[in-house]
Amino acid sequence: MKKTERHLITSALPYANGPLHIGHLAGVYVPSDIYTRYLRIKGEDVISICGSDEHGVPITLKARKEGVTPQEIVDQYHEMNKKAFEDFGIEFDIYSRTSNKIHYETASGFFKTLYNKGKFIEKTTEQYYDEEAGCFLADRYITGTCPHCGNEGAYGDQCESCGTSLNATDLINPRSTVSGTQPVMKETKHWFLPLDKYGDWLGKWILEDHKEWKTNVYGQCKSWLDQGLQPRAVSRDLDWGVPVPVEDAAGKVLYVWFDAPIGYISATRELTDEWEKYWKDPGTRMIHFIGKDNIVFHCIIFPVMLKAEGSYILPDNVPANEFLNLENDKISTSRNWAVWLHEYLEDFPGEQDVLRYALCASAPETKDNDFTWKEFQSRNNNELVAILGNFVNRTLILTDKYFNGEVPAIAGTDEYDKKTLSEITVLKKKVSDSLDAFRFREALKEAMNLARLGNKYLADTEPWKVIKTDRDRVGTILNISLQITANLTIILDPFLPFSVKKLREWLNIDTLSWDLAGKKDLLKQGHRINKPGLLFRKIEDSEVEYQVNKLMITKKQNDSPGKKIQEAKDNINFDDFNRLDIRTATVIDAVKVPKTKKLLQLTLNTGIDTRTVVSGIAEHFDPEDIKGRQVSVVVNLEPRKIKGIESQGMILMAEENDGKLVFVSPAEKTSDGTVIK
RNA sequence: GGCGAGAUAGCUCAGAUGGUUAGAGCGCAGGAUUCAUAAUCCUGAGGUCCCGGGUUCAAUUCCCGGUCUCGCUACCA
Repeated sequence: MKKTERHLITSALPYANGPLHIGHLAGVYVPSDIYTRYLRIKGEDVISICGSDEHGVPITLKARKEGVTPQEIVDQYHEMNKKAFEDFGIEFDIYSRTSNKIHYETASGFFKTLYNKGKFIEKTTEQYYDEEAGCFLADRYITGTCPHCGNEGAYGDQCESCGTSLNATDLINPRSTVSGTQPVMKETKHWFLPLDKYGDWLGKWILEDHKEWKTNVYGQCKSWLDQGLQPRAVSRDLDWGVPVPVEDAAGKVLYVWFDAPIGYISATRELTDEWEKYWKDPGTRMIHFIGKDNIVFHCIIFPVMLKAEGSYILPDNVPANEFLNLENDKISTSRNWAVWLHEYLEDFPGEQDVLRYALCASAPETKDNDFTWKEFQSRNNNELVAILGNFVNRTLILTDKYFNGEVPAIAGTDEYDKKTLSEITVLKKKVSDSLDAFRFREALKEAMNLARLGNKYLADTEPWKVIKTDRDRVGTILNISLQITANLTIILDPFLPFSVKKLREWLNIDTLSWDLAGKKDLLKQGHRINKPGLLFRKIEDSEVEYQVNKLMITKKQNDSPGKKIQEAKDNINFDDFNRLDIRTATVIDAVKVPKTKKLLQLTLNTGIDTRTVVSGIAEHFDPEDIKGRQVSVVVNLEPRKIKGIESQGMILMAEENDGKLVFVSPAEKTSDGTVIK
């Protein structure tokens, strides 16, 4: 077993096309920050790395839509997210970005090394290029005439009419759907990372050597490995990203998934000249904190990249979390269904720890979890205020009241005192063990048990009664209570950094290292403590209602058809319209298409004939319920094979913003085959 | 449909390489208490451990099948 000399903690690079929300925090950044702070207070050599992931197509699309450059988009969100992390107390040693120079150098260099070592497969293909838009076109962005059936509207990947799958180069008279112009053929070369060659190695490394990985991670990896890996392109035809650093690669950039994890390396280089120590010395223990959507990149692809390069170490563990839901619904940036970090920081100033606590206490460690404002409130009021804040408050107030803010002497301990004190060490060990195993929920619970221990100790020893008869005994009791409080500043430090800082100021002490936790004399007799305040305040119902209300408004907006109406499409002429043949028809039979989730096979009486239509509505309608129903159907649409069934037409449906489907039917029953115009 | 993960107290979750009474926190009920932000402390009620089979002396735990939830994936003319 190698010896751990230092730790390299990475947290998934957030994509710089939107603000951060509680899902990001609970899944990745709160755990990674807790872990990093834990290692720090233990005195370990540790660096925590993160930054913005700023390349990739979604950012270019967003930029185009807003009429700005991609750089402007990423500048905006990089600054915003960087600040939000800082304000929230996520202590990265560096929060870098993939659009800066050092990343370009690092990523290029990494690519070149693999290139020179012959680790890539090169494939040159001819692809259509849109000269007006200045980009290569993916197959589905090209239409033209099908060489088999003469259909003029065939797509570059498939002809709807005859169902044959095509290459874009097969099309006669091709058109770009981006600009409408005729694309030209251009040679384009791409590089592939042959993951398949690493299957055996990965199998041993993960399935045999890392059985300790979380079951969700291990299972996902096993699934990928069992299915067999395929070579993956590492380059793309795009003008936003790190240019491919070889000749003949104009207009090509590194594919984001290749580019982004290298961002960890670039960020480390930016941070320290000694970066190689962290990335190449086997004494380094590297941990990737990610969400479950990132498992394949961090457990399969990035390790293959590092292995292929040859001089890098591999991750020791990849503690991926599941997803966090919000008030019973999936968090969604586009639907604005989220608690945004920057908004929380405004609504709850100075209360970072409350959110940190709530997110850690119900983190989606083993399965998706639900965040509700009600739970947030009760975590705060019943746990932070009532257990932790209250214990600290009682201890400090009593010390102030009976001993004028001076740590009293121990006048002799009885069995119960000793048992209570020894319990501190037991709890410390439990917290350590849980954190070492990335079980943050459990660790937090054990840490809170120290405050519970304190409350129980006070309740059992009753200093407010004893003070009438035995002042020395009260001194002992409060000394012990104060030692527990001092221990809390250590054990809770990784979880609640802001509150612990306050607590240290009240106790008039510096940061104490983890090793000291469990000691009974952290505060010496005669040490003066400062006037305390309240560690946490109660969160009122009205505040929770306000937040829930905010979400309800979002929900209403999402549901209301008035908002987010799609813009009208370009005008067509009457002839265009006239070419459509829409009829009323009755559903005679409906069955689910086997082996699919969404597809129903409908048999329709269209008046003209009886025909089969396949429709993607199985998630919304029960086959039995729609039999006999009258619908509107486009009867002259080119037939298309779906899952081997020929679909002869299309049922008209109205789709709400939330995806709900409604049949478009005649308001009164008509005979089948009636023309709709 | 394929693959992965999950299903245990009202809620959020632990847990057992199979073995007498299945645990914790919150919530709830009763009691004690007043130093404390009506906080705390004690006691208690609450569970066919998703369903059906199988293996076994014994299954909630292992195996097989099914149902439901989440994610990835295919299908949505």
